[in-house]
Amino acid sequence: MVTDQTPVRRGPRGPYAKSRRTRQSILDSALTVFGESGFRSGSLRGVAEQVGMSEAGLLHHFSSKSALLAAVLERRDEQTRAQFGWDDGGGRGALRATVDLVEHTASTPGVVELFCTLSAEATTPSHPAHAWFTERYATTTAFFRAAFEELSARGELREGVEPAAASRAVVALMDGLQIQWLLDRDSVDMAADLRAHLSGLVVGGL
Amino acid sequence: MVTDQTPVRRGPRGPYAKSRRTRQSILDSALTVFGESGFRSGSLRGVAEQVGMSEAGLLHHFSSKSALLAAVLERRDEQTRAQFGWDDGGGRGALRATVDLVEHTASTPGVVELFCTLSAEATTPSHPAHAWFTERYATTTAFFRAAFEELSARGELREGVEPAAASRAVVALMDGLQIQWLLDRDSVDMAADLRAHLSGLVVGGL
DNA sequence: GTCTATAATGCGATAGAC
DNA sequence: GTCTATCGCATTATAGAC
Repeated sequence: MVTDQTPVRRGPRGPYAKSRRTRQSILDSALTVFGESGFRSGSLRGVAEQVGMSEAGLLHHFSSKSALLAAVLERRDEQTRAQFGWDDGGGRGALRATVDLVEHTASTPGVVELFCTLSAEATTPSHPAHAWFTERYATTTAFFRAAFEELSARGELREGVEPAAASRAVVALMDGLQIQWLLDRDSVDMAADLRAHLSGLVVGGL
Repeated sequence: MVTDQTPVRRGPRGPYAKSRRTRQSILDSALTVFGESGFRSGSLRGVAEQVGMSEAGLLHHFSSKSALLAAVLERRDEQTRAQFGWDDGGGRGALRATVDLVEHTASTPGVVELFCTLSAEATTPSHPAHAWFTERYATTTAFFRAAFEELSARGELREGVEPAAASRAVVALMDGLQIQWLLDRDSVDMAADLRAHLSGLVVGGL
């Protein structure tokens, strides 16, 4: 994947403070634009317009469209990682934290739209974010597999539930629910449906 | 959604036989091109190139890019409907037929890619296929809800499984598995994972 | 750090000849 | 029914002024 140089000094009062603030607002706009139109159809022009600067000005901060996408994805993952305590509470805790995350997710439709559109269009190997998504899915399913294996070892997994298959299913369920939710936000409750699914897998429910 | 006039006489030996054959090959190519790049990024130029004619020639048969997409979607649904006996065997039969369909689906990655990319990008209301997908999801979840309700009435649904939520989950699972399968076809078996999920919902398994 | 200007390409769609 | 030619517009990216 294409990368972009970032200033070494990152503090809000460092020598690149202004530049950093500009980068942030570019990333915000990129999230919106790519979220609405996907990466391929979303245009740098649209991002520049929304952030209130020229395309050339934008390209001073991110050397190419792909570099901008990479930065958006990386920032989003950092934020998510920082926000949730994945490591607390063992397998059951991990599943509960996931439900919380999905619940929180419903407050940022733009982000959901971005990841939804992007993960679909990035299935093609030639897509600039293909490698990123491949690795992300591997990491995520491995995380859930570990959680289910932990539950299984304690005898808290329902009979017949296979950790690897169940982990793929959980990830798939979240992805698929996002589509239905985006199509009709009023009649789909992603967190509730996920919780119901998980409760069916764990002895005694979630 | 934008529509396109089709000749009234549709038989292979009718007066429009040649035109009909041309239309078919255009639809085939469109399926491939839109499948690889999505609708927004796939180009009429690419479709025309693959079918071996000019853009203008293509636009003689389908008056716009959206009209072409509409025709592709409609034809695909016709084919699917014709191929599977959804109405046989009650609720359990419907679920089994779905597993068969998914198994069959794995032999046409291009089609999977098209629907995957398209259903994601069509979540935006301004997309030409938005209405089509909205209705399609409503129909599909209603179908599964009916199947689960039938099973529930016979006491064959596992305790705690709610038909409406379960139907959303089944559709979501299929969509999500498609993404993972497209990313890594060797390590994901969509039909097997779906069967495992469904077996967990029905008393005595599928 | 941001701008204008521009290059080079690709797009969907139309007009009109054959 | 298919073509060539073309319009008008959007796109990513670069060069160079300020």
